Amino acid sequence: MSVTRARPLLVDPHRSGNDCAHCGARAHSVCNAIDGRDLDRLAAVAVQLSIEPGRCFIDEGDPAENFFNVTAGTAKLFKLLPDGRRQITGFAGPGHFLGLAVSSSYSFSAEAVEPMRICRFSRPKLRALLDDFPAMEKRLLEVASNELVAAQEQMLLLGRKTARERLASFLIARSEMPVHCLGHKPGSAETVLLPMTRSDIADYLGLTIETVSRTLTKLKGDGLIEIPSTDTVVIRRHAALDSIAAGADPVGHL
Amino acid sequence: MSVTRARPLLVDPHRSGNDCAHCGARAHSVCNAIDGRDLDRLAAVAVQLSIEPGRCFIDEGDPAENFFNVTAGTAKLFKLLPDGRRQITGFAGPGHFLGLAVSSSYSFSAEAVEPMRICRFSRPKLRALLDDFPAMEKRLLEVASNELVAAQEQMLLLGRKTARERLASFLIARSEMPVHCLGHKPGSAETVLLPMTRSDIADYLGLTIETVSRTLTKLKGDGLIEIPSTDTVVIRRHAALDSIAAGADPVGHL
DNA sequence: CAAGCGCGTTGACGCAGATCAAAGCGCGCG
DNA sequence: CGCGCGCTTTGATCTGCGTCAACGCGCTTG
Repeated sequence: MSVTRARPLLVDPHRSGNDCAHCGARAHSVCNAIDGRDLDRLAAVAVQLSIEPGRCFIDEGDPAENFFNVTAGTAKLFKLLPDGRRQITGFAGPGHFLGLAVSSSYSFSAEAVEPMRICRFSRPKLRALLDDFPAMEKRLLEVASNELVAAQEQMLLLGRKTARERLASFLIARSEMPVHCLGHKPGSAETVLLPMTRSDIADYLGLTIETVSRTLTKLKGDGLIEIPSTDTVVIRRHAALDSIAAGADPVGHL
Repeated sequence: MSVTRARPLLVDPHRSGNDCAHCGARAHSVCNAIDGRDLDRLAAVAVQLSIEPGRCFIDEGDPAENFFNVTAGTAKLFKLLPDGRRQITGFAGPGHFLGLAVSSSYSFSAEAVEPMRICRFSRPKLRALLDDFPAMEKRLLEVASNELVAAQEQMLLLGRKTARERLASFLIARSEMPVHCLGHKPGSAETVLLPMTRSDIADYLGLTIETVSRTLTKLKGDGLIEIPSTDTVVIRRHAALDSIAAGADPVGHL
């Protein structure tokens, strides 16, 4: 839970005339709602930033002055209770859009778990952009709707699934993630990379570090997965893991 | 968990020329994005339905052919696991919009807990309407954003709060609900009505019926609330309850 | 008004997962 | 290369909440 903050974010010095036109994440983000000839409008309001791991670039409660679009790396989004208990509500990879809130202050914090590159948009400027490009607003609605569905799925996980089912769900979800969201080459369809720590996984799944570790060890012992290294899991029996994740496997309850 | 279904929904016979113009829920729903003179367009695609308590009007997995707008009463939205475990992801009162999902099938089920009135829109027709009224799309994005914030708050509750904190949060949230969402006259600012059963509350908070009951009894014993009847709670010490809900109260953990 | 039923409350007990504690283990650094 | 540090794993124990069971209460029904 180490937090680096209160230092200015690094504005990337390598930006050229129109970065949006060459942005690898564009195809997968809301930005693809704006077509080629209007990309300079987009580039004009976007500020590119580089963020090192551990850096917190959104703080819950701060005035929500900006929107962010992740172009590389992964962030964890989380909420804290006064005594330090933490709930990670999601991980945001390339293409992910942050800061949708209507409210005037951020309702969550965001911290980089890997080196990141993000685009920052000031709210007023993005608002103006949205008024000119209704297609982008449509895309935002789609994105928000999908996140809502994912959030409901996560509520089911947090409210009703066992530790074993939570880990299975997490691994399956990671394995089904589109390649561009991961920000790295896929070793194999069944190789899942975990850039976050056990503590992050625990806070995402509503468990403790120890339970995450123990449960992964158990899944390995049951021949469902292999753990070649701390941040790599290979799914051995995808169907079985899937059935546990879905809450359909009777031993999944134990 | 009694489910009434597979019978046709009742199309309300009392509809007149332009119901939308007289709809009490309009002011609080996405429909207020369409102004007076265009309301007949809206009314033309809306079908009003009456739904009795216990009736399931959205089934998870069914083709998502319609959107719904709640105009009266309350529904519970939920997801099920194969063995019957249930997570209620929210309660939808007047003004609430349902079925945003981009996917072609519903990602959750919805069942009336009180007598309801809802407006049904076919997806293609609503899509056409949205294309003509971008203001409505904007409203939908706002609504979705707010729900996303609420969903994240609920993840914090489900993943990290104690039973006592969950009940406190639930009661506080209900007490702060705008009047139009409740669908009844407010007895007092601190009187909370609970139209849903203990089982619903438990499935919403990720607890069991027994724990909900015990915890409410405990809160009463601590002088924080009164429970004049099963479906009514009076908040006695709002600040104290609030502090427990926020996870700030040291005894809130016990 | 008695019987039946759904819902809520209360009590006794059990267990999944939290907590407390102590090793491994990989990795950067002097 | 050896040391230290952060992360992970593993073990022992504890506990909040779940499970099982009994009972109460209000409402409906015959």
